Amino acid sequence: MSQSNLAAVRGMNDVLPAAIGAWQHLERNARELFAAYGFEELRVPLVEQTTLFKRSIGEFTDIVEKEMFTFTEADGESLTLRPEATAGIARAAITNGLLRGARLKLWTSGPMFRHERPQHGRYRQFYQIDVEALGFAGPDIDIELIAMTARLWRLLGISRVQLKLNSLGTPESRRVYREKLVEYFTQHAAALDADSQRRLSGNPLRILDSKHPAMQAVIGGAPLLSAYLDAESREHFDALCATLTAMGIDYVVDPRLVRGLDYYSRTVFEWVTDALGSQNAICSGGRYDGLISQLGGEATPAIGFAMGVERVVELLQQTGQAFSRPSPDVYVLASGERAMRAGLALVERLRDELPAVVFEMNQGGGNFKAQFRRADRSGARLALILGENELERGAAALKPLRLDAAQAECTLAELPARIPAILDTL
RNA sequence: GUGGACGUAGCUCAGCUGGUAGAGUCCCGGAUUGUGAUUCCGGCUGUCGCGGGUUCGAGUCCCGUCGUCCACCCCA
Repeated sequence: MSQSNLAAVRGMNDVLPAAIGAWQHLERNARELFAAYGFEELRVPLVEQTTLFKRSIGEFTDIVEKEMFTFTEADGESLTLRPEATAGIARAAITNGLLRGARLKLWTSGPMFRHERPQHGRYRQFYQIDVEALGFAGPDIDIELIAMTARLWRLLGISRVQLKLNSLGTPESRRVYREKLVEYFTQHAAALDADSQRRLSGNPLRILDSKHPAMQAVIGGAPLLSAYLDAESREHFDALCATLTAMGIDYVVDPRLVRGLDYYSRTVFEWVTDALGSQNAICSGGRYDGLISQLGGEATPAIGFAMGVERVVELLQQTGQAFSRPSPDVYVLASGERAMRAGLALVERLRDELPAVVFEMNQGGGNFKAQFRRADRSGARLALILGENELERGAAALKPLRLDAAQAECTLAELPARIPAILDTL
């Protein structure tokens, strides 16, 4: 990097043309799949009032406590770059009057912002594809969302993934469990690391998915949330599991999967992979039955998930599939300025007459050697050569580039017929 | 936010215990003054991440800083 004073902001990356094919492949597959399942796209702002995220994600979560990009407007209003999409979508549904008992199947995508220490697969500006179903109590919609993501992995050829499931129950049953958990961990406080001791008062459930090796024994002995589930949540979760099994969708129940956002209730799930290092969650979500009423909308059960685009793109790249820019069919060479100008007009006419054929016109001059080299590298099957001599006679030359075949000459008027005919033989 | 490793041409990297930088590749030109592989010949690009210090002299040692990577943490 020769200009160190000119740098991208830490944790915010450029997606270069070499990678964009994989991004578009994922985006196209997701868009078509969601449409097939009856989901509609919406787009919401990147910026919301800070209070929206505090109220929805939770005051005592890591995201709100230390990871938000927040700034103050001239009038004193506090605004925040969205750290996730669900809050904004819930807000949009309420403020646009979309609810009224309606059932909404929505998706969106775009950048999210969290002020974390960057790591492979974890960035300060990162992209999510986000799906939300509002007005559905489940568990049928839970199953459909999970089946849809499983189908997406199949479409993309991604196989190193595993589905983890849990139920967090209702807020009431979780409160009971939380008390038991605090009681247990308080008795074993000496065995907790500093992070976990801090969480004991704020967010004790988060202690459960600590990776600290020395704490695995204490965590293993902790009471399980599943023992405190209320009857309805139990029934909901059992139905979910039974149907997934019947559908042949593999999963593991992870009783210690708790998720980091306060608004989750009942079903939570997470697709993880062992191919990306420690940032191993590629898609996760859950029910948030209480969120919309908590924000002031009419009580609406809901479920959603978010997919980490950079992470899924990397899995896609690991499959070895090629997503390069498609090669043109015909690369057009021209010698000299007159031929170049005539060529530009000619190629526009050919594009009109042969809309299915992709032409790439040589740009930037160069002798024939250089132009043929570019033609070769473009991957085109056929070169259309516009030379001064041929143009004098109203003719042009066509040369196959991918196999050993003779170069042929024809009149300009014959080109619209000859080009597709030759391409068919290549 | 905590701990650790790393940072030399566009890319991949070499540079021993300090003596002001090199290879391959890429790109461009020529051999072939109008024809893409290969080969051969020639050419271009570096504030050695940045700033400061030690030294006669720093890519090399020290400090700071920025960035990347790994683990924790967090999570998509």
